[in-house]
Amino acid sequence: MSESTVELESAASILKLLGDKTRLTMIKMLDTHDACVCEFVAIFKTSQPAISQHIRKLKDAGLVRETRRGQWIIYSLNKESLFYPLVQDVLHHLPNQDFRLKELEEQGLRISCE
Amino acid sequence: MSESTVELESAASILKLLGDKTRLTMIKMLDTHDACVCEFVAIFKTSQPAISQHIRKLKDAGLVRETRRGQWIIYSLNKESLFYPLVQDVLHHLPNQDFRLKELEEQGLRISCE
DNA sequence: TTATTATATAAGCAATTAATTATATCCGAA
DNA sequence: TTCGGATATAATTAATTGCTTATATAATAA
Repeated sequence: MSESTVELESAASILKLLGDKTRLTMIKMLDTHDACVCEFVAIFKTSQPAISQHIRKLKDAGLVRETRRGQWIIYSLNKESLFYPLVQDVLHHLPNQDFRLKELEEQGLRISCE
Repeated sequence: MSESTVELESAASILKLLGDKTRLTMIKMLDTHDACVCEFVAIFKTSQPAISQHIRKLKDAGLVRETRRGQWIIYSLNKESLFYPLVQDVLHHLPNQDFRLKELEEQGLRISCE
């Protein structure tokens, strides 16, 4: 058993959040780089409100934190979360997603948020 | 990174399966004891078809295997699954569920499947 | 064979989800 | 101040989900 056991019911709700391709990719990306909404919008083939709504779920669950920087809001993984150890263990099984941000940079699309 | 990385999209679908209280509990129970449908039915406050449908999803994903023993079908975790390491890492964060089978035994309800 | 028990499958339905479009808010720049 | 860009929220809708009841299948027992 892990040193940090969480309630089964709350674990299920966290896993449900991770059980979505878009959210899981976002969380995996945030594991190595903070990011703003505009970057996610550029990466995923979906609308800005769709991204915002995914982020809200992650934020409501305490998995991500936000920091406003000017007109941008930078999202990061909340390492203080009770579920951070669980999330980390899940992420370890996933392929790195850095290529997505790299592609953005090559297209010059990442400059906007800096 | 884990020694066994899986595709992000398939990981998301596995996590979605685990992101249900009933299925997550069943998987956690199966981690320590094989079980038949009738035990799950006795444990969860839901119908037999509901349990069968949960099990089918787990079976379709290759997470559990079935062995027929007389009129009973015994389910067990499929340790050969590509996702077994991921599932194990998740289960390590969950509290043991043995008490559920213990309660059944005390009520004499577990004898039926033996 | 027939009856009984365990399980699976099918059909229908209510709740939830994830998207869309439209609009609101918040901030920095002119 | 007003404008434009970044983000959030609201309302709507289509798709998915998880349950229910009813029925089918499979194995054992009488």
